[in-house]
Amino acid sequence: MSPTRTADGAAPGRVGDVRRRNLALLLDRIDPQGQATRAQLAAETGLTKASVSSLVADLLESGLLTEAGVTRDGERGRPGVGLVLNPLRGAIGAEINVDYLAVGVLDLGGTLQFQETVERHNRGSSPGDVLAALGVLVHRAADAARQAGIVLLGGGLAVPGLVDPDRNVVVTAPNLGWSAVDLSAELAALLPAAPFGVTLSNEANSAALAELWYGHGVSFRDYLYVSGEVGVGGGLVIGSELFTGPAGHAGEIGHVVVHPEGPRCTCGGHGCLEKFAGQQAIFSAAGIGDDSTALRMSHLLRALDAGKPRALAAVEQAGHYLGVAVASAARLMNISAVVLGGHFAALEEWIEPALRRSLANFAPGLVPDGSIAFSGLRQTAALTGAAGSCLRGVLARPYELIS
Amino acid sequence: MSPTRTADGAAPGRVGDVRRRNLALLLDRIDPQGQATRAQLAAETGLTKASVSSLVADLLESGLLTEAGVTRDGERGRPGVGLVLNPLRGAIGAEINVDYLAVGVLDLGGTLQFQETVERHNRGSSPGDVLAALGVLVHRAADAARQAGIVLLGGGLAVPGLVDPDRNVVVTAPNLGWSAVDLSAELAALLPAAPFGVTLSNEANSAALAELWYGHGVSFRDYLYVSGEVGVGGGLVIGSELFTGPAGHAGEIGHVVVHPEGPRCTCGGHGCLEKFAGQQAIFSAAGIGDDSTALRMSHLLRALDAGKPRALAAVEQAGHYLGVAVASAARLMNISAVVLGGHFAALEEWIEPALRRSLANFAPGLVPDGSIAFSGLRQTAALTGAAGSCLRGVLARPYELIS
DNA sequence: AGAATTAGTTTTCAATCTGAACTATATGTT
DNA sequence: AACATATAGTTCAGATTGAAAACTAATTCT
Repeated sequence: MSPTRTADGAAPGRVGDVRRRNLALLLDRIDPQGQATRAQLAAETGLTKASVSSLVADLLESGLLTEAGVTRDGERGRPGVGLVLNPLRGAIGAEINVDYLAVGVLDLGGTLQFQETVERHNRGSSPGDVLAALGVLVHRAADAARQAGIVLLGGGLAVPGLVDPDRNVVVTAPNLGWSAVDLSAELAALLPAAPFGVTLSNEANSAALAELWYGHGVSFRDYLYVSGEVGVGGGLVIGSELFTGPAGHAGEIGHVVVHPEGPRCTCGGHGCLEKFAGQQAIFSAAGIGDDSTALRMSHLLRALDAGKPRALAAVEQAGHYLGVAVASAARLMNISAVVLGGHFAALEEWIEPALRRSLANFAPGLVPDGSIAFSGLRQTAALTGAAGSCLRGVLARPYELIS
Repeated sequence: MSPTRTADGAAPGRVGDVRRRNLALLLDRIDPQGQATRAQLAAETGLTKASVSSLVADLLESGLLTEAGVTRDGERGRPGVGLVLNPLRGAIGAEINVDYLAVGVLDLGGTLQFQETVERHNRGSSPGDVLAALGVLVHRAADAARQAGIVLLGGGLAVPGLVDPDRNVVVTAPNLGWSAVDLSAELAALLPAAPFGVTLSNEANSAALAELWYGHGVSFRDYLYVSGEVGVGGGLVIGSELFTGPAGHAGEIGHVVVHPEGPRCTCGGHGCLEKFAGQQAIFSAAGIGDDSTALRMSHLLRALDAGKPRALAAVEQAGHYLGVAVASAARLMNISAVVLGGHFAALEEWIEPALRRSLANFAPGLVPDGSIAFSGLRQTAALTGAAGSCLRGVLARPYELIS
């Protein structure tokens, strides 16, 4: 990464690093929706007006920032010039999941400018085939961006499995049947011209980040995001940052042990949360047959609406054990909020009371009622997070676009 | 902390920050036991020899570094001058626990130069009384340090409870009967002359850090330290750093839910690990009466040696549930090693097989057998970690001693 | 019209690292 | 013993950067 990097990862500080840091600092202080003037930035960051002017000049040249004209606020004195994150810069977000592919274009202002989802059964498909199909969608999205005048800086791809983002490898994706798949070449080919390339991420982690930047993150700085898909995944946000753990796989709440005498799990363990709160577990406890996922979910919702005891008990059980796992997570990682996505969000009405009771029983006082939230991003969560990660990366390393 | 710090914690980069960073970088590259020359440091850090010379001059002036004379390595060329962390700089480490007080002096070379433990029943004692008693010990240790020519730069105090290190407040210490105790004045009075003051920390966290710097940290960069005292505490080390979580209370493995139908715990929850693997739980499951802690532990060890089934079963159960909690922690935080201290270290021989079996059952493959370690630091772990934290803080902010 | 106020720029200066040339001190070779 | 070679460490000019202060620019208030 850094030009002079020694074996142990220690990089010496150079005079130029100061400017790099300050460039990123300024971008961090500009609200994606709003605007700021040089004088405001100087006051907020503690830099002098002279320095801010110089830094802003570089950022304007990079194309990340644009001037939005004079801001008349009615106050006395010369009005400042509004600076905004350039809405004509963006990134592609993509998601591969078990039964669909999804792609979108997110701009620096935080708006999803284009979005497309297609059904496709990827379980067992070869990575090459899936990425070829995805490539068509990405191409279409890139064309749409070009038409809208948006310059793409990079992209992100979310997959339902453990990934090694540094090496672009899907370590395992059990629900796709993939393991040790190196996607370096495919990712590079998706957006060959984009300066920041396409990065790989875990679907639950990306959804957690989307929630942080474009969802409940406005009220929570620290939370556990729990994604209910075919499996139960998780993403841990601490101090408004994703906590990935030493090898990048933290947050895997689906395999927390919630009952030591519970059934064996596909992961090799016993009594994992996924065996009590995964889609499979809920559907079979509710006595719902094996149609497609979408059909089964609507069956379940109808049964719940009708007050069928077996369905109610199935969701009650899922909420109960979800509470056990969240209680343990709250203790271990000192988090005090949860955001639920995927099928948990669809079941909000029925699962929330059970989860509350369970949390009150296992970790009283740790997760207040107001800190249980349900994701409103639904289908676009993962791709929004993947694209957002790319854009945040750009804002954190703006100097790569300068000089 | 920083001179110009804005509300949101964003600090602008200044030219001088580069030097601060590089001063700390150099100190980080000098092994506490060994020595390095300016040329080696230049090669390792990527800084030029000119910069290293200039930085080292400042560090020599600060007293943190000393020249250890010419190093003759038999190679051709002018020999370098060895640089060592000054062993005549140190910090006080102290621990308040339920039935003892302990104090020691740790020098920059990593040697515990002086150590004293006195029995004292602190449960229910007022914080003022306990700190007065501790003050006597600290005074004695400071005198010993002065006699040995060691200049004390600061200190650390570890207590068995939740603390707020920034505000010097013990939030709760159930086993001492303390809550919301502000120790600012008492801590400042302990070492009035030390430039880095005395800081407060949690006992399990300090022990985890001692393990990192002076114990199994040489082989593990990421692990969960589990401290078995009257309660079961934990400290989480990720990437060779303590992970404290959003409010500083991460790692509380004692209250992870290991059995959802388990008994009620003092924390208000149910089925917590502490109810299966805490000292109380083990002693009563083993059928050992209520003498002093030390006596009961020797009873237990004798019973185990004699192969008494009830004692063996009690420890087996503790190991089993410890495994459940560690399995969940491994999933949630992606850790792959555990270090056990306190009574778990004393019971190593009997608890390790049970823990192994449990981990193989609940998280196969995640914590390899070679990654289960037992602390060898025993009684001095917490105070060593507290003093070490202070010294690491000095090495990270050497510029506070310069100019 | 002029004073007051705020935004932004220009200029000078100090801090700091780099790079190249230099001095210092050892070992190896003849 | 003299000289070559190699490595350690210092000195000094040059480039980059932010701070500070003086300056210009554009607006509102009186």
